[in-house]
Amino acid sequence: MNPLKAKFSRYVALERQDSDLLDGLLRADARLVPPGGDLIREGEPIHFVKVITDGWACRYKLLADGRRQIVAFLLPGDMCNPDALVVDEMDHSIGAITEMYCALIQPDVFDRACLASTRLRQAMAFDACSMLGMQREWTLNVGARPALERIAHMLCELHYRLAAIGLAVDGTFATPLTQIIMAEAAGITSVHVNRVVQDLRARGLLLWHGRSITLPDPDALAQLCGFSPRHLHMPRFALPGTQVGV
Amino acid sequence: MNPLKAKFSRYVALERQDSDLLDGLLRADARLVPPGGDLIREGEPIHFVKVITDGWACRYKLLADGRRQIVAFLLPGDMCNPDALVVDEMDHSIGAITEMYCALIQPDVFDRACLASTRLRQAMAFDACSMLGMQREWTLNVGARPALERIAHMLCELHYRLAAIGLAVDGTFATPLTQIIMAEAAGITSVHVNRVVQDLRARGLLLWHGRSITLPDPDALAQLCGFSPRHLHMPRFALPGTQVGV
DNA sequence: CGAACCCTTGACTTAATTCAACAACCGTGG
DNA sequence: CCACGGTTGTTGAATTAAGTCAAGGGTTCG
Repeated sequence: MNPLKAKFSRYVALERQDSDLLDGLLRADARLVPPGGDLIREGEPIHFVKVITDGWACRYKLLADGRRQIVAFLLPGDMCNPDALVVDEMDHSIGAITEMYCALIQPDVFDRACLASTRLRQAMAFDACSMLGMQREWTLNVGARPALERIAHMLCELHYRLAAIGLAVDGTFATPLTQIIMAEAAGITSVHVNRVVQDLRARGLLLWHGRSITLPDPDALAQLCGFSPRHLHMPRFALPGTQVGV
Repeated sequence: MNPLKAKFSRYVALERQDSDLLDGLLRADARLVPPGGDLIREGEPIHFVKVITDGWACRYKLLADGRRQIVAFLLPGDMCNPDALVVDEMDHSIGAITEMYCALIQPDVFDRACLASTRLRQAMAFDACSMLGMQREWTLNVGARPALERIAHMLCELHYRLAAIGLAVDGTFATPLTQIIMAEAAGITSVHVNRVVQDLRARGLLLWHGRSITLPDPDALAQLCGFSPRHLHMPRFALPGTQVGV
């Protein structure tokens, strides 16, 4: 299923015409990026709205000493540059974690499609709120939570987002994440991520071998780190088996 | 001067009619909030778009143990809920740092004003990018930079934003910040903020007594922490006497 | 002039980093 | 099929940035 439609249907009730519009958008040129490659780099001009149709990517920034901080994960259905019409150049980079497929859409075409439907416009607005909300929550996460809760929170959020687009079932999802990538995202070292992961395993809250992650008790994990899906602004989606916390 | 106009004029070239529209918006109901009070709290429904006309506020979230993390500062000309039309309830709180004045605008009135002018719509889009860019940079800041650079970066950003609306001149600006507030924003303790502030003073990069902050050498401070104004997306504003970094 | 705040300082503790080594895993090519 | 090199995961010991606790000194404001 078209992952953009899957996500948007969590914001608003899509009708036939909206569905057709979204399908039309994703029939645009596609692009393939190898793992580790960049979809776009800081400072570059923006030519397209890119919609991820398959694969995981991340927004990141490089520091003077070469370290990088990942500031967001991009999953299927996420857009790289919904603001392509106004922004001249990227203030951050977007890197492919897996091999990536994305649709390249002309900014003006994208804009016209959004304006053609009230519901699409609304879904776009929801998505913008969702991105902002996530970014604020991420700021809180790295700013205030200790490592254990920080990793737990990232896992809860990924689980929720993946479940919303049908890529997580019964607390299990496929993932290309490594402990190194988690470290860059959480702002701690990979050595420490390793110790935290083992702690979570010992508590029976995490199964993570290779490319598969299972959260045996999502509620308990959410409780541990104070995760609530509120900041994701998906009024039409409640994670099965998970409390929609306070 | 209308601070909303001041900021928007950094994004696009406003024309007479845009100016009139913005003035009209700010003639709406005003509200006064005492220092330490909340403009709105997490979980509450959103009734108005609020534009800050005077005073400083902050977006924050509370943790289970009572600590709070400030995730953004709001200055005159900033909007509390530009997304009032779609979002049902707040995913964070907004607290007044100083005594605050803000204009209360009906969401639909606000929306109509924006749609009435291409340039206003563009300025709103720029502002949204600016907020997102700041939030990403803040995530990077608390996630990856050591305390000294972290505080330095916050000072650089505040200086730039205040200069953009005419509230900072020659590296000096009035501020209601305390070291405690800085600590909540930077995700470190106030004791440590104090040590960092003294370090910056010793390096000749910061004068901060009471309600006034001076950055004697903004370029050097920006260099120290790798600050660049790119993420603020103000194409029509370069800080006088400061390099517009890489 | 007293009472909140806020700033400052020192001694001690702790969470997380660093460094280093090694084990497990992966895809690739011989 | 196995050998290989590179990446990722794991562990331990030493180090460090930042936190905690506690006390005292300044400001500001009613």
